[in-house]
Amino acid sequence: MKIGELAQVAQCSVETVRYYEKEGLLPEPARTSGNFRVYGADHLERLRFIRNCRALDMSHEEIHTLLRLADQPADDCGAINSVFDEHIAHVDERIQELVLLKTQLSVLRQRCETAHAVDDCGILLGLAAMETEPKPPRHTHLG
Amino acid sequence: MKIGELAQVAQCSVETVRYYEKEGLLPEPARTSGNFRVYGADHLERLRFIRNCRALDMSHEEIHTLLRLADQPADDCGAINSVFDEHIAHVDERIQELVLLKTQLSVLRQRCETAHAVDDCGILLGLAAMETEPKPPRHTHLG
DNA sequence: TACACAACCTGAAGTTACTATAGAGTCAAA
DNA sequence: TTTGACTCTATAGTAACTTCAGGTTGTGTA
Repeated sequence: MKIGELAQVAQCSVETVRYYEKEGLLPEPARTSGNFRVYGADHLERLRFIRNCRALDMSHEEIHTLLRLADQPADDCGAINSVFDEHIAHVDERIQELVLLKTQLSVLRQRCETAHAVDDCGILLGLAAMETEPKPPRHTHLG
Repeated sequence: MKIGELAQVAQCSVETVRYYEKEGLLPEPARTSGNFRVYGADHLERLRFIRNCRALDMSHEEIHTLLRLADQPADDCGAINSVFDEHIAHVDERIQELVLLKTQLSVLRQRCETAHAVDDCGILLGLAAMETEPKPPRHTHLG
């Protein structure tokens, strides 16, 4: 199949497929005489795998690692479990961050229940008064 | 004060201050005869405001909007409340997404309790079998 | 057979909020 | 006067794509 069909089946854009190839996530496919990319079932399987990992918010680096590990079928899968556990930890960390954020935002929001003059808006006053503290170092690629 | 001191007091880097100026978040300050930027208390206040908004994961666009609104002190602050409410909704949406993600990841993780051969790893098998569905449209800049 | 039009090609630039680097100028103290 | 800290501008890099420009290939129809 050609790139358009592959992309459609895998639920992504044609540009994304070409991008994955350039990134080394997808192997370069054969070409027609007219220089069109031709894909087989193995390409589709790999692309699906990548898209599923992306749907789980894994980074390209994590996916690269998983693919390299998956390409050694006889090896012990402990390393795979580790990648996974670390990713779960990333997600968890980000959830904690966001829950804390939401608390801070809600507290601020309560400082202005009704619309009135801007220069007396509790939210703005609160934003001006907050004590900025340096952000703790992040361990995740999740924004 | 010069840029180094401003940055230190506001807990950010010198480069970030210059970047905010280029982005139009911070007004251009006066310069010394030697072309060094000179800041006053008003700049510090504004920079602090920006940093506090960033600590709450607001985007530059949201901050721009807030600053424009804050610069009309006589106006009604309903618009400010709206920006805030939308931002809280963004955070909430992202939390929901991540909690769902974590569930999916945990389910997958349980498919491989102990290390064994890669080609029989429940995680990999699960990743290959997942049904990719198109991502629902996002309403947030939060990654 | 001719032509329109969809699908494909490459390469480069844009997105966000910075960070990092290069290479040069300014200023205060020793 | 020289050292060293600080500042300046301009440019490139980050992640994971998306968008665009400008050109080629393949197909359906008149």
